[in-house]
Amino acid sequence: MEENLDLIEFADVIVPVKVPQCYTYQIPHKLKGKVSKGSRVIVEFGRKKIITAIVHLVHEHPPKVYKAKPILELLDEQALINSYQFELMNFVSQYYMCTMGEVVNVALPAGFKISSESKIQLHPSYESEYKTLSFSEEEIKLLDYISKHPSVSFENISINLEIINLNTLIKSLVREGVLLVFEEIKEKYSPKFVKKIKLSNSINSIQAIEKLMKDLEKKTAQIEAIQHYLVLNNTIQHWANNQQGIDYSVLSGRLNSQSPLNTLVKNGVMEEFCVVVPRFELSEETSPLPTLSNLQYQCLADIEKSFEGNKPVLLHGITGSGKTELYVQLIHKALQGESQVLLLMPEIALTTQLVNRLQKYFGKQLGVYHSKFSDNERVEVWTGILSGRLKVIIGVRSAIFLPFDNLGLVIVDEEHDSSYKQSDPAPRYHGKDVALMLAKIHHARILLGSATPSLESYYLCQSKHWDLVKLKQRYGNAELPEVARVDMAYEQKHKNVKLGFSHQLLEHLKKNKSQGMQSLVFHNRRGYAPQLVCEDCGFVSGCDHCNVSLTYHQYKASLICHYCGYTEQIPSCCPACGSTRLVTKGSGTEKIEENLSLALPECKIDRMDADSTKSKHGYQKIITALEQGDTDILVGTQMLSKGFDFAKVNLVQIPEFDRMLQFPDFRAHERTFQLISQVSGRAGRRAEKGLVQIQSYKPKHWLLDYISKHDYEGFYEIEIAERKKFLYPPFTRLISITVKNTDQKKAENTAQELHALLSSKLGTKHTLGPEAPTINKIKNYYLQKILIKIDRNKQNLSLSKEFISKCIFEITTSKIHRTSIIQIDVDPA
DNA sequence: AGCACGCCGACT
DNA sequence: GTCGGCGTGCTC
Repeated sequence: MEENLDLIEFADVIVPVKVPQCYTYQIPHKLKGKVSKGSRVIVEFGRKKIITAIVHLVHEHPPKVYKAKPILELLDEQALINSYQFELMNFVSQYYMCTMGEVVNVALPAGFKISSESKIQLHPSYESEYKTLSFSEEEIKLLDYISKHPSVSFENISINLEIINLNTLIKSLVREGVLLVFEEIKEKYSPKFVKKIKLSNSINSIQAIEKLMKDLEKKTAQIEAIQHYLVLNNTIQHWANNQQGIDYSVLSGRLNSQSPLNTLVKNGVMEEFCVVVPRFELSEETSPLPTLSNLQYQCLADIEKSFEGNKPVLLHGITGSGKTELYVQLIHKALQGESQVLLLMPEIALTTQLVNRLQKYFGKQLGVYHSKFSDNERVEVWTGILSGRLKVIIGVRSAIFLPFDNLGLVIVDEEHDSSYKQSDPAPRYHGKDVALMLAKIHHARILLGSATPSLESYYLCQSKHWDLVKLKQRYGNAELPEVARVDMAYEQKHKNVKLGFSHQLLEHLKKNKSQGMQSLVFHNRRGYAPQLVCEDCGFVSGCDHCNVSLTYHQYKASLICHYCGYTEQIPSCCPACGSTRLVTKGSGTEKIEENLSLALPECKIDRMDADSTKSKHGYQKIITALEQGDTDILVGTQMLSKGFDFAKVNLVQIPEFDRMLQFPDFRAHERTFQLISQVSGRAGRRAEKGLVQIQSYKPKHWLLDYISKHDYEGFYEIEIAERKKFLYPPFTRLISITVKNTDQKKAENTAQELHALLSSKLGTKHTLGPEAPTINKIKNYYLQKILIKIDRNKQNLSLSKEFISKCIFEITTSKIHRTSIIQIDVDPA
């Protein structure tokens, strides 16, 4: 390629900030021809901020009204983001009405972003003499610290010194020229090294070894070290092995001390070296593919036939029907066709249970991508795909942004799951819907699986946009569990209730334990109790920043706000009237756990919720305890419903069913049906038939009829009619707009004005609100909501979005409303 | 989104 | 008089 050296090149870059457009930088001479679309560059953005940006376009047109700043550094010679990814990111930015910068922020693992950190240093001319000048006590304290720790970060100082208004103090000292502030750039990702050891290249024959042994003579420790090495490395049989060496830690572990190794290295007999290793590497595949039942086999054939028609396929397979085995077969076939595969999972389902199973089949080709992984680990999955090492990715929603270049199959497991939807921050995207676009871009097959499909997906099958494949029998002929309803009004009347559990529930738990079986108790609320109430004056402990009551957490001995995380000590007396008669109202998983251990002291009870699974291996510990039979009863939130499979669980109880229907949301019925069906599906997955017990004051509720008959289709018919009647999805598309302001009045005013603008064109019938949500204040912001319904047939979606953007722009740039924050959520969950 | 600049009230 | 509050504008 010929280069015109006179032309100055420019690059339009995407900055990872909420700004609508790209920014143009000049490509310095030394980087000419090297910068291309999809590479990361380091640029100065604003006065001092140094950021990582993505090159979007390289061109020769200098900006007309300003002088472009130069690109400081190029991080990738080869594009990090390919054209498929750009297309997908563009789609997300347009469909979900957010900026490309916001999309880049979720698409790139944080490990790819360099961060600049302000470092502080004493000005050289003050180094020795600051003590003689007149500074305040605080200033001397600070200067002493900085002179002892040259180029220290702001964070470091604020942690180690207790100085109020540290920021202002530093600023004034900078102004006086006593301190210097500079930006230090650091790449976040660091590869993992392993120290290896090998024999020197001069030792390359049996004779050389024999001579060496003779030379070492009585130095037994060194001889022992070499003998261990030769065995571990298998050097004598294959001299080539020596080049790979062995792990230093493995060899030193066999010895009494490291000193013989040090001596051998010092004398040039052995050599140490380092290699970069992946942080996450699975072993070779060990298992042949699973065998399918006749029914599964038929189902697989149906799916493949549907794939031929290039439509998405919905697999409606009841719980325990063996969807995973089908996935494995499909993945295997895609791999044989040399293409990449993405298997999406909801957040919590991504547990070692499934990963272990898949790695047995796919070995080192499998990459795992999810939130409990560190930044470094995520970067390695990314580069693993780029290098071709990883072919199958199992991941959560953000895995759709990985650098696939040859995707053949996408599977969305538990497609109904609402954790596919990101609600905050922007981009508020739905992993399932973006996965559909991803498959479309790659011309890949896409399969969505669920025992309880979302109404939207099932509707798309009914209307022939997708194909439907059903798997209506459990694997190994296990039966679906029996669902029993317990009438709580009746039980209360006959004094059969103890600590929230009716007599029969407790009896079943007891019986189950005595038979060596295990039980699950589902309760969708964490903490001990949702409220702490004063019995004398009625005072309820609430959050200062949000309009909610604080949840009582016994385990952490504190009151916690579930919306902003604000935590306070449990008061010993009422903050309002001083009374000591404080009681908890309602119950969370902690209280259920406590009540059960009071009622059934012979049972070992464990709890699984967001609190008990916070640490990286917290979840695993609970699962292992259950697997090994150390737990008789597991109490938990909806985490229980996600994809686990235990042979000895044959009883599931839901003590507070009624609470689940209380949410003021058009999806409340659908959610409840899905959740209960999924939790129920954990019972009796092997030979013996399981039992589900549901306590309710309304045991005749229609929803319970369909749940107990395991009748998804029946439920669907009822619910879809409701959606049609009240203009909800799938018959309309929803866009939810939230107006936030620290001033309640201002939030209301902005929302009203925005509503007036929107409804002028979209119509008042399709522009609901504005109204304050049930929780009208979160993190000190007052909230107002507007809900827009867009008719699927009569209204053009992208035109409507354009209009909405225009309205919002008008509001946010007006003088009166500019303090309000406006957030858009397309297809809110 | 951040972040610096700039204009007004509560203090030494 | 100054410190620091927060409204306002800008980032190539």
